[in-house]
Amino acid sequence: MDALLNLIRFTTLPARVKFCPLYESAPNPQKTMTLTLEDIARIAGCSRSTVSRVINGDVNVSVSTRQRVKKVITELNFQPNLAARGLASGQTHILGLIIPLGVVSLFTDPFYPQLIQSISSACSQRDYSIMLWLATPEFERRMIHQILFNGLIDGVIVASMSLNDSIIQSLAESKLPFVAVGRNPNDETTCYVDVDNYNGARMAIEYLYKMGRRRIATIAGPSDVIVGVDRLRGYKAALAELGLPYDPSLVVTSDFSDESGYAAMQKLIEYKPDAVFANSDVMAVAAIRALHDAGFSVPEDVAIVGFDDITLAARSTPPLTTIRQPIDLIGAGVVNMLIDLIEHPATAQRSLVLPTELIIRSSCGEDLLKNSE
Amino acid sequence: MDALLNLIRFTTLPARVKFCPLYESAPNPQKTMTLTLEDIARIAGCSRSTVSRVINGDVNVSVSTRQRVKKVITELNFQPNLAARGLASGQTHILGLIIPLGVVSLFTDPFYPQLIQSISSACSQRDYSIMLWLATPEFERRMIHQILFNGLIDGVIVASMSLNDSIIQSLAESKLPFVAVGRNPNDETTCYVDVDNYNGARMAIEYLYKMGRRRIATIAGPSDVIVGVDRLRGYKAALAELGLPYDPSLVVTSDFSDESGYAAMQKLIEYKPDAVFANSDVMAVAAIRALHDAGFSVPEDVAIVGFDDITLAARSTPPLTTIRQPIDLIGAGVVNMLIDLIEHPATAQRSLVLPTELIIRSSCGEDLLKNSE
DNA sequence: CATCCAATTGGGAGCGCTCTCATACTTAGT
DNA sequence: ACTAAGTATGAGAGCGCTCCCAATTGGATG
Repeated sequence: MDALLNLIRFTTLPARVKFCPLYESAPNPQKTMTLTLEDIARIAGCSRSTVSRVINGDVNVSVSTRQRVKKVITELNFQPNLAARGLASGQTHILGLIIPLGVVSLFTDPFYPQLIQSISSACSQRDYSIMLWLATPEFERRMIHQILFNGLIDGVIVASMSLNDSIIQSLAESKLPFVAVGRNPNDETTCYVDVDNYNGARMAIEYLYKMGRRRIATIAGPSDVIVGVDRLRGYKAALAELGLPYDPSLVVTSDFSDESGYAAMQKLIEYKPDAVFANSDVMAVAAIRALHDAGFSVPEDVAIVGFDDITLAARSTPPLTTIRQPIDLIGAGVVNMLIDLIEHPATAQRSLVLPTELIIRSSCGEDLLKNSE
Repeated sequence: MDALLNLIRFTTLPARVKFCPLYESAPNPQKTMTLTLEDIARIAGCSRSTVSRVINGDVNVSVSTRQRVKKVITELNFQPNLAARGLASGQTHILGLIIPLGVVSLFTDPFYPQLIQSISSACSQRDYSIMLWLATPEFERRMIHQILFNGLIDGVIVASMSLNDSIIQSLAESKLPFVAVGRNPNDETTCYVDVDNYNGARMAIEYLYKMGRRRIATIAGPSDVIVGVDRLRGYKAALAELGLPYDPSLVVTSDFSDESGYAAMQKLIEYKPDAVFANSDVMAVAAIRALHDAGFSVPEDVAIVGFDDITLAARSTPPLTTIRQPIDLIGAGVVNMLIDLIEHPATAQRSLVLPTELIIRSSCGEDLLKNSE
């Protein structure tokens, strides 16, 4: 029976329409379930327009009326219908979050989950909701269309790793406000929030140098991913500054996964580095495993620095020295930038680069400056 | 106070509207971008109604008209406005996914990210979109209201671990279709998709018995979380079947985190178990670490079985024997059940329990039946 | 040739909201 | 007292869609 009620309410709404003209004066059971502005207006003794003004914070409402209306709204727990609002005003207070599941297997690395969480939390604070699309290649084009043109979304956040992503292109053509997580050097017009990968990498190499290492290798990211490119630039710049030679055999590219980190380290071993800067903590931990399996010890034989500072880093053996990304700030930054872009396009900030931080633990040897748990 | 926050939420939407009246007759940039049914109808030489029929797959359209209209829609890349659709039909094709970030720190365990991914993928296949709410306690009540009463969502998926979740309660009162991930023994009416945790646990214990272990301990989940309860029941049942005594000192509860797994194992060591069944792979790996740190070896001294079969399991040292949860099937199951519930409430299935599978690796000693990489 | 019954199609009302405009009611300035 | 400029409110016209109902068509039938 209950299920039947559900049916009536959610499948065939028009049913209600039939009754309207006939039973207009009779108590309509449908209306008891879903309140409308008109209901509130009737109860508060004013018009729909006035209720709308109160809800939207219009100043031109007398104090007494405002209080009366607010009281009714609170008592009846009224929520304005978002679809109607979106239709009438063109704004839905919904942001799209697109995460292309392309190159990297996203969910083996805790970075993305944490990013999602921080974005979600920032949205809540600004009273927006988020729609999530994990864009698998096969559905990508179709999905993008739906998102861009269905008018349900005020703006989009794209957490794309790869450069020249087709999603970014479509977005750019669409006039829908959007912000990317990670800068795109080929495209100066898109708004972005990024982390200072270049200086993060430099910091890592300088620290390894300070700890006495001279043959510093790196497990780099893919070359079509901007974070990989920037971190490699930082690596090379630091070597140059420190007067160390750049040796291509000490650079192995990878795809951020545990497996590729392990394989990369195996390849590096024959070139006998005394330190390795890995592009992610997941790979750093895999590299430590590879070294152990090959009979080397960390940090005695090889020092390791990771990137990200995921929770795993503090718990590895030995605890991992790493470059921390401020994931919470990325989430907050990207959400705030997008909302500003939607609400005040003229004055909104269009890019933001967040600082990275060196977290010293034990994977590069003991250091009195150690600043972590 | 909470209600006040609600009000604040809807404060300053306006903006765009100010421009409207002035440019009404001038070419309106908004309108050029957004096609409507009427536009398509004009171009295809028919009426709005007919276009609507074509879009919604109504059979009462002649073949020639249908083709003509479809052609125009494709050429102009027309997407019907979802807000208008939602308003007129009462259906938005949007599902809510609520993940309460309560008890457990969700994103240190890859289970939830994988679940999100599988749900997202199942939604795409059924042409639904998802809105994601990570429900932090402080925003929870307010959020729930918005979700339930804003009319933007056709149904809700709740991935709640804890029993007696207030979100489930609100949902139950709301008449909005919803499905829970994980059964709730206190509430027979809610629809759910669950995994056979009871028999999964039994399988684990029986396997340990078969491998010659007799003092089998368990790192259990929290007692207010159904998976913990079910797996503990399975553990006890298996002991009874196998004629092993139940020893409460061999049961330590935990919260699924790495830290609590490590601590639990430390506590268990003094009772000298020769096997441990951990309630999650994350904890199983932590337990192995705790054993190593205490000078024991796995599987020689203590055999370990985990639960989940996350990717980490195959890569641990030694590779972890574990009980696999079919996460993809959970996602697909929960999405399909919810959509069925929305579209055909009378005939929809209301519960689904998926089988678990024993994945034999090396953490319980060598076994000829080993069936994994 | 009139009649009937589909099969198609168009028109209209309405979903619940926002926002302009017109109206009534103030308050102040001269 | 009479206008000028607010302030507070209500009425109305949509937003772009769905769905009902009525109208039109083209056979098939009597």
